[in-house]
This record gives sequence, C-alpha cells and structure tokens, in this order.
Amino acid sequence: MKGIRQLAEHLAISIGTVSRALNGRPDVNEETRRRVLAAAEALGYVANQSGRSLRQGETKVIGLMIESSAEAVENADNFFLGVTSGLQHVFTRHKLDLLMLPCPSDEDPCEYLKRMVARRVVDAMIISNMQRVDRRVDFLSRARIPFIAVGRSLSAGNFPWIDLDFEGVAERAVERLVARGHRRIAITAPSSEVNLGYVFVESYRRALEQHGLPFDPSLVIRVKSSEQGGYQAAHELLLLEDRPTAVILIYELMAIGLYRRLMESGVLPGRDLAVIGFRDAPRARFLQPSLSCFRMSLYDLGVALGEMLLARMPAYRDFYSDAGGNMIWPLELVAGESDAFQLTEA
Amino acid sequence: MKGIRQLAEHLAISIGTVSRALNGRPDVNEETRRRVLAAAEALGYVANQSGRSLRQGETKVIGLMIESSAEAVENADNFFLGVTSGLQHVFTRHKLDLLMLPCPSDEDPCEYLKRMVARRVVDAMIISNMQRVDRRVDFLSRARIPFIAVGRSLSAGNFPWIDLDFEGVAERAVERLVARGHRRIAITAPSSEVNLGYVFVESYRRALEQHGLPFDPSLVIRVKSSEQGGYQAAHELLLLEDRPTAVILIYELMAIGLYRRLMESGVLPGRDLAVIGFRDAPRARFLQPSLSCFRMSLYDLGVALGEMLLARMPAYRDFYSDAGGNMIWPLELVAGESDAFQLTEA
DNA sequence: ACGCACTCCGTAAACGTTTACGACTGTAGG
DNA sequence: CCTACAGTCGTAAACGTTTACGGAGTGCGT
Repeated sequence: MKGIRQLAEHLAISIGTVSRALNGRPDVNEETRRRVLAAAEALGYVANQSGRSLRQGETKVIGLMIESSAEAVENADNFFLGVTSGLQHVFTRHKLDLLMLPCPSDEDPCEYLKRMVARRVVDAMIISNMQRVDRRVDFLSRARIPFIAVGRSLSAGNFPWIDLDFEGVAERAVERLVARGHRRIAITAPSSEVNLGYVFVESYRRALEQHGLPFDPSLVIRVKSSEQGGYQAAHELLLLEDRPTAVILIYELMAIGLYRRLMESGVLPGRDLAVIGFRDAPRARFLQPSLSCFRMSLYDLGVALGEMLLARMPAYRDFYSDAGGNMIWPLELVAGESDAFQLTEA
Repeated sequence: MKGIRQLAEHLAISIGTVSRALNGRPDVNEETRRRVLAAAEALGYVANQSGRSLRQGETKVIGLMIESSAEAVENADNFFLGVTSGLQHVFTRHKLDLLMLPCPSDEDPCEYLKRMVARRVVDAMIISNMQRVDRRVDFLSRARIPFIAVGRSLSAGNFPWIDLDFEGVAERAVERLVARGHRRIAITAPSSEVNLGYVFVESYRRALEQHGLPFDPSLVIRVKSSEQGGYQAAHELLLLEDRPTAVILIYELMAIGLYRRLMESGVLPGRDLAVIGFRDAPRARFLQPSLSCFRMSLYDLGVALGEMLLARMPAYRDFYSDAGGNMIWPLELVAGESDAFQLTEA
C-alpha cells in the first residue's frame, strides 16, 4: 500500500473524501466512511507521517533533551527510565511519540536545542539538568515552543517546571537530625552553578536558622552527585577539625561511596555519624546499615510532567486542566538505621 | 526564518541553488555557496525535516522498541540507558535521532510495530525482548526494513542480532563451580517461551554433561528475572529435598532477593550456598558477601548494535564493515566472595 | 565560425497529506 | 417556482524540500 491516492483509486472515490473519512470529519456519509475504514484496514494503509506533518505543521513528537555522557549514565540509576515510563503513559494516550535528544558533550546545549527546534522535528520539549541561569528557557519562551523543565531555574520569570521539594527535604532532614541532638550538620551539594546546588543549600541554611543553629560554610561539601562524590565527601568530612555528627546527602547514590570511605576509617554510619539521603537510587537500597532517605515515584513524576506539558499545548489543552505554571514535587521520608541513634552530649 | 524560499529571496537566488549549496552538491559556485551558508547561519535557517523526509523518503530517525511496563522499569536498572547511550554515540555521528517506541501492554507488539513502520516515521528499527518465535522478525525481514535485534530468536533463519554469550557464561559458571567441588548446581531462568530462558538452560545442560553430571529438571527454577524472582527462587531452593550447593542466576538483580530469603533461613551465601550472577546490575554490586558475576560494558554493546545496524542501511553501509549477520557478546568474570569456598565432601 | 565540453543556475515536478472552496444533489419552506 | 439549506463529495492548492532536466554563458580546439 503506497498512499492515500491508491486507496482512493481502489475505492473509486476522491482522495479528499478518503482523508476526511479517515480523520473522522463530520461531512462524510457514514456508509462511505465504513467502506473507507474497511479498505484501509484490509490494505494496511496508515497515513504517512511526513506528509501529514508537512501539511499540518505538527509532528506528534515530543523531544526529551538528555545528558548522555558516560558519567551521567553511571549516575542515573533508573531515574531517567522511570520518568520516561510515566511520560509515555501520558503520551501514548494521544498517539504522541518521544524523541530522545542527547546533546553532544562538545556542543552548547542551547545551540543544539535551537537546531532541533528549527528542524521542526518536535512539537514540544522537555528539558532537564537545569542551570541556574539557563538560556534554553529564554529561547523556548521567546520562540513560543511549548516546553516543560524538570528543575527550576532563575531565567525568564515565569515558565512551567516541576521540581523536587528541596526546601521540604532540607527542612525535614535538619529538623529530624536536630531532634536527635545534632548540632553540627553537614550537607553535600553540587556546584552552585547548577540551580539544584544553590536552592538546596539555601533551604538548609534557612532550616538551620529556624532552629537557632549557625551556618558554617565549611560544612557545605561541594562534590559530584555520584558514588565517587560520596567517597570524596566522606574524605573531606573526616578531615574537618570540629567534625560534624550528621550529614545530609543530595543523592542516595553518594551513600555508597560515603559508607565505604567511612568504614575505611572505622567510622560507622548510624552510630558515629548520622546519614540521610535524598532521591531514590535503587542500588543504594541495600546498604548496611539501611539508609534513611526521601523517596518518590519516578513514574508519577513522569505522568505529572507529561500532563502539565500537554496542558500547555493548544491541541491537547482541553484534556488537562492547566494546574498553574509549576509544581513542587513532594517526597516521602523512609526511616532507616543510618540516623536512628540519639546523640548524647559530649 | 520560514523556509528555503525566503532564504532564496533574500539572496536573490533560485531556491534550487540554495538547496544544492546547503547540501554540498558539486555543481554550485564556491563563492555562491559561501554566501548561502553565511546567510543561512545569519538568519538561522535549518531545513524543515518533514519536507525533507517527504521528498527523500527517509526520516533520519531510528526506532527503538521497548517494553515500558512498571515491572520492566523496576528491573531494568541502567541496562536500557547504558545501551541507549552507546547507540546515540554512533547515531549522532550521522545526525540520526533515536525514537523510543513503547508498545502499550494491551497491544500486540507486532501490530504496534507494523503501524509505526507504516507511518514511515523511522528508517530502521531496534527490537529487543525477543520471543522464541518472534513475528516481528518475519515482518521486518519481509518488509525489508533495516533492523537489528538484541537477543536471538528462532524466527526467520538469518537476521542480524547481537546476543549475550549465554553459552559461555553457563559453561564457565558450571566449570567454576565444579572445580570447587559442587555436584548439584541449580539454575534460574525465565519461561522457556522467552528465547533467553531456553538457550540459557540448554547451555547449562550441555555444560553439565561435559563434566559428567546428570541434568536434574527440578534444579531449573523458572522465576521472573527480578529481585522478587530471586526471593522466590531461594524459597523454592530451600524446599528441595536434596538441596543444591550452588546456584547460577540469570540476572544479578535476583541476587538481592535471593540473599534476603537465604538470610531469613540462616543460610549464608558464600558459605552454605555458592552464588554466581549474570549481567550487570549496579544495585547488586554492594551485596555482602560480594557477588561473583559476569559483566560487560553496556555502552560498548550499544555502540556495536548501532554500527551493525548502520552497516545494514544502504545510506551508511560504506562507513561500517558489515561484520557478518550477528554476534555473540562476551562477558567478563568478576570474582567475588559468593562462590569463593571449596566444597568439602559430606 | 562552429562545435563541444564544462560550469553554474533556474524551472518545475515530485513526495503524501489536509482542507478551503465550490459543486451537486435533494428537501423544505415560502 | 424560487430560494435556502443541509448533506456529500470532488478539485486543487498548499506545506518545504530535493532533484532531474535543460538553458545560458564561457572557454577552447578545430
């Protein structure tokens, strides 16, 4: 089966009518429509997407921009796949496809994004790995391309995003540790260039103040959010003169490296140092002692992202209530053994 | 910038010449080409992909068919992302994009595939999760769509695939265990409907025979390849009258559940039962005692898949030597503590 | 002066759809 | 009998490219 033209010839009907019949237009006889649908089914006709895209100016494809460096892959655990799965659950309802757009590491992400958008290969974009000031946001806003970001940024006052509840996590983590008698609480975070690094530490600082504790910059450990970074963090912690009694990790995966380094020095997590993790990394679930951490459903996050994006697209707006510009995603505390002890005054 | 037409007008040049200049055709003055490229850069013109696809009949998109059930996601660890990353490394060299095609769980995978192919939205396909007899293979072969499978199948005599070295793994695992004095060796595998389940057990059977050991069907534990399946497997193992002294797992993730169940009954892996795992699952790397297992680079596998696929596509054939139809992917043994003991005769 | 080859470029026809527009019925209302 | 209108359908023009074809100009050898 070549195209709609052959199908029309076969039915001895005009090509326009066939198209209308297939697309459910009202101005076609029901009897004719039945015949067309039957013939299409029988001959295995499916409309060519390129032709359709060209005419309608929409491709039915949503782009997902990802970072695909070897490092990113190693650290991703199933975050990416989990979110993707949720996204697709939403998209398949509307026959939308998901295109992965990995920015080459030697190219500027914004330029790459511009090229992909200019090619008109996607109707909308999902971007992640937000920078504190992210030019992609400005570009997409100006170009009026529907998009959603996973993560905040300071760019362009108002744009749709969903971000994890860093404030809540930092607040609850500090509160929990303070309740167990801790006074010197360390925290790990990526560079403050990455927006995540900035927001997380700020929330931590505020939480400390609320409990009347001083903010000590030397307790902010800037390392990569990876197993390796966890090892590094532990190393730096152990070097501090007035060693903290607790540490908050920005990514659970770090706990693995952290544990390892601590053990090497005979420091036992959950007895000598309280540890709280953040964001679910399956492979950190089996640590001994078990890690106290904040968790969430990646799948649900994907669904929320998908629905919020579609609410911003004219063609699908009706299906979803545009629940405001953005959203803070809640996390649930899973209590483990890594911070289960009460600190006795020295 | 709308299209090539505006660009041509702006240059006071015909649209055909502009196209030729941009596409590096020889029959255009170098001076003209420079002007065109400069103007395109300045005005931010990028060719519309739909128009181009329509004309040339190729979309520059490779489809990747995946299973995206919640269960599959939970069990995937970073297998999927790792392979994808390798694929993209190859594809971006040729400006190809990767489209994820998740088959809805309520639809027949082959029908879904047919629809996607008929829409002409992909130039080639990558399929995985192979069935023992897989209709997708027959369809793609007959339709002459370039494709590659990750995993074998019995369908259609000759088609391109890469599969993990099950034979080698089963053989080496058995050999290793026999050398440590084991005589009753259990194995886990998925249903023999899935081709993987069939091949793995067959290799295990042959390896046993080579060492003069009997094949006992009750030692083949058919469970899901997941943490839960591992738990289940341990449960069944413990119920056996003549309990085996060793077990080979088809997926490392299973070790987590297996360990848990064993511990519950006071059976210590690496002392009371030898365990060998297969296929890298990062989250199983931190088990105590450490797991002996077979590993591989997911990234490299992705690269190999990508290159083998491109070697089968006319447009890219020249870049890659078509290294025969298919390939067995080797794995490397990483010795751990879980099988490090010598069995003493009872 | 002529033919020929070569370089460069313009014209127009595809590729497969969707859709605005108008044409043609038949029916109802005046 | 004329008009209005609803229900169907055919016609043709887009959408943005690429590319086969041919033409114009130039240089060169005869």
